[in-house]
Amino acid sequence: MDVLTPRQRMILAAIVEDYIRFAEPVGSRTLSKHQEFQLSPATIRNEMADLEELGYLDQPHTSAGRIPSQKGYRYYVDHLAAQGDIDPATVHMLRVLFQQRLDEVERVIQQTSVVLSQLTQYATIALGPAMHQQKIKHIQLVPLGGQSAVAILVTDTGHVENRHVQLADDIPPDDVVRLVNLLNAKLVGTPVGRMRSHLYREIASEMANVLERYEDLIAVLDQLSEVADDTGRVYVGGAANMLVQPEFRDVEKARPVLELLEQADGQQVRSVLPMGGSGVQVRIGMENTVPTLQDCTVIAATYQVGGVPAGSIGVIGPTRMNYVRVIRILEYTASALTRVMTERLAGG
Amino acid sequence: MDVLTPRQRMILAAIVEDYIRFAEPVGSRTLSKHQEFQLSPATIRNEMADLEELGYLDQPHTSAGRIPSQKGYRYYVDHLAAQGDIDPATVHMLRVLFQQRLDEVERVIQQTSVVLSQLTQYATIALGPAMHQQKIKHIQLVPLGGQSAVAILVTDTGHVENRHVQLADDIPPDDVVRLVNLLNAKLVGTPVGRMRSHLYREIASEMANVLERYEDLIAVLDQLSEVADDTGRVYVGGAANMLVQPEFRDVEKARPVLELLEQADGQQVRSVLPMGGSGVQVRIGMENTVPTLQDCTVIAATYQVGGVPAGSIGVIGPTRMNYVRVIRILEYTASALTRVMTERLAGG
DNA sequence: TGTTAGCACTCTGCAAAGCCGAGTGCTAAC
DNA sequence: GTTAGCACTCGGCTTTGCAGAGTGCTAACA
Repeated sequence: MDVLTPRQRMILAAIVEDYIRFAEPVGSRTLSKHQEFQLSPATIRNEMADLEELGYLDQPHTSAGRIPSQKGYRYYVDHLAAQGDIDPATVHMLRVLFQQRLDEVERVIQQTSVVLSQLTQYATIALGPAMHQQKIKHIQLVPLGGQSAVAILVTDTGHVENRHVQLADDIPPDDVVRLVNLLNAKLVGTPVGRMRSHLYREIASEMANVLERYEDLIAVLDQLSEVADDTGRVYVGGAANMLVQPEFRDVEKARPVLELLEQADGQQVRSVLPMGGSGVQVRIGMENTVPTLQDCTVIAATYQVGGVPAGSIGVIGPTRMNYVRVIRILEYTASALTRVMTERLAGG
Repeated sequence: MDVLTPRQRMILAAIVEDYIRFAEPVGSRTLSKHQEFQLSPATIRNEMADLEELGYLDQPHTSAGRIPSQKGYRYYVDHLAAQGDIDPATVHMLRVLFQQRLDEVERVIQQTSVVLSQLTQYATIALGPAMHQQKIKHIQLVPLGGQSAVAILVTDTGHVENRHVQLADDIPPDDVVRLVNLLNAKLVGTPVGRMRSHLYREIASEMANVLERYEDLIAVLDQLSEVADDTGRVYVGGAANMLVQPEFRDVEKARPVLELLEQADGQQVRSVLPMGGSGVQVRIGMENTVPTLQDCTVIAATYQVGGVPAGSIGVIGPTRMNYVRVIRILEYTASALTRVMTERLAGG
C-alpha cells in the first residue's frame, strides 16, 4: 500500500497542509516556492499527476490546482501527520478548563464541549459518562400523590438521575419506606450496570418477607432498572461554527448537518461517535456511517473512568480539517477527562 | 395615529399577506388582480406611494415592488390581522402533543418546543417553569464522601433539582440525618420562592437545639436556597429552520442568530422572551432588545401554573413572519400548557 | 375630485462575449 | 531525471445588451 516515494509523500503532505490552511486548490507553482524542495513547477506537476492517478489527489477542474482526496487525507493522517506539541495558548485554555473545580460531572463534559468548539472552530459532540460503571450511592422514592412518584438515584460521581414511576393504588406508605430502605441496604455500592440482576436475584425474593403487597412493587423495580440502560447525555457545542467553514457557506450544504446536530437526544447523533475504541479515532468522509456526514470528518476520543471506557468527545468539521491540531487537542482532552473523572470517583 | 383610509388599510393588508407568502416585493399589477378591489394598477401605485411616505412600506429599489416596513408589520398586527381558526391539521398535531401523558414537566416543555418548530418552520425557545411557585415535596442530602454532598429537592410538579454542596469537615452523620428531617418537617408544602425566608426565620433558630455543630450546617442552607433563584431551563428547537427562510440564505446573516440560539444557558436567550406579560406578545425587528434579533420577529406567550405566570414559549423568525398563524398557535399552546401544568399541580 | 391609460424611465437578473490569470500536460532539450 | 517552453483549458470577472417588472408622472376621463 505504502508505495509512495519520499518525494511524493513530501508533496502530498505539503498539498494537504496548504489546502487545510487556505481552502484553495494548490498549484505546482505555489509548491515550488516552498523552501523544502528545490524543484521546478514542471517536476512537481509530474508528481502531482502520478499522485492523482494513484487516487490521493483530486482536481476540481482542468486548470485548477489539486486538492487532497479522502484517500489522500487518510494517507496523511496515517503516515504523514507530524508529531509535536499543541500551541501554548491552547494548552493554557485547556488547563484552565480542567483546573476549575466543577461540581457536577455533567458540567465538566458540557464545558469541555463548549471549550473544544471554541478552540477548534468546529462543532463538538460530547457524550456524558454512561451509567454502567457508576456505583449506586443512594436511592430515594418520593410519592407525588395519586399513583405517581419520582424515583431518584444518586451515583458516586454525584450524578443524579430521576425517573417518574407509577405506583399501584393504595400502597401503604410504610411499604414504600421499607422498600427504599431495603434497596439502599442491598444496592449501595453496586455498579448501576449490575443493578438489574441484583434486583431480581437478591432483592425480589426478600421483598416477600418484608412487604405486604410486594407484587405491586416489583413493577417499580422494573422501571427503576431501566436507568441502567442509559447511555450518557449528549452535548453539542459550536454547531454554528460549521457556517464559518467555506465548504458550508452554501446553506443547503450546511442545513442537513445542523439538523443532525440539533437532535442531540436522537440515536443518530450517538452513532456519529465511534465508541469503545481506544486512542483517537479519525473518520474521514465516506468512512462515516451516518450518510449526512459523508463530506465531513469526525475525530473522536474516548475517556475512561477507573480504567473502563465511559464516554467520548468528538469534533466534527469538513474533511479539510486541521487533523494534527484536533488530534492533539483531543488526546490531551481525553486524558485530562479520564484523570478528572477518575479522581472524582476515587475521592467520592 | 390610525389615519389610514379603509382602502389604504386593505392595500397594506394585501401587501403584507402577499409578501409573507411569497417573500417577493409586491407590485401594483399583482395587487390589482386581487378580487377584493377593482382598481387599476395606477390607483394602487398612488396609494402605495402615500403608504411609503407614511412609513408603512419600503421599496428595495426604484423599480421593485413594495415590501412592508417594520412599522407596516406593526400596524398589520395591531389593526389588520384577521381573526379565525387554526387549520385542522395543526390543531390535530397540537392535540396529540398535549394528550400524550408525559411524566415530567420538563419533557412537556421540551416536546412543545420541538413540535412548535416543526409546525411553524421557525425556531422556538421554551422556558421551563421557574421554581418560585412550585412547592417543596421532599428534600434529601446525600453525602458523597469527603466534604462534598449532593442536595436534592423534589417539587410537587415532580421536578427534581439537584445541587452539589460542600460540607464542613467531620460533620457527624447523625446531624446530617437530623437536618434533613428538620428540613422536611418544616419545608414540605412551602413554595420554593419562600424557602429562603422560611429557612432563616424558622429553621436556623431551631437548629441550635437539635444539632451539635449547627454553624457549619448553616452554609448548606445557604447553598440550598440558591435553587429558589432558578429561572426555568431553556429549550431551543428548530434552530436549523432559520436556514430555510430566504432572508437567512446568506450565511453571514444566519450565523449570529444561530450562535445566539446555541447559548441556551446564557442570559441573552432569556432576555429574548418578554416575560410576565399576559397574552401573546409580538416584538418586531427593532422592538427586540437583543441587537442580534433586529431583523427578526419574536412572538411569545406566557403560560401559567395555578394562575401565576410560570414560563413562556416563543417563536423566532424573520420579520416576514406568518403573524396570524403563529399568534394563534401560541395562544392555543399557552392555554394548553397552562391547563396541563395546572392539572398536574392539582393532581400531584 | 378621484380614477385611469399611457409613456418614459429605472433597476434587476440573466445570458453572451471577451479577457485575464492560474494551472495543466506534453514535448524537447539539458 | 529534471526543466524550460508552449499550447491549451477552464473558472472568474467584467462588460454589454436585453427582457421584464415596476414605478412616477402627466394628461385625459367620469
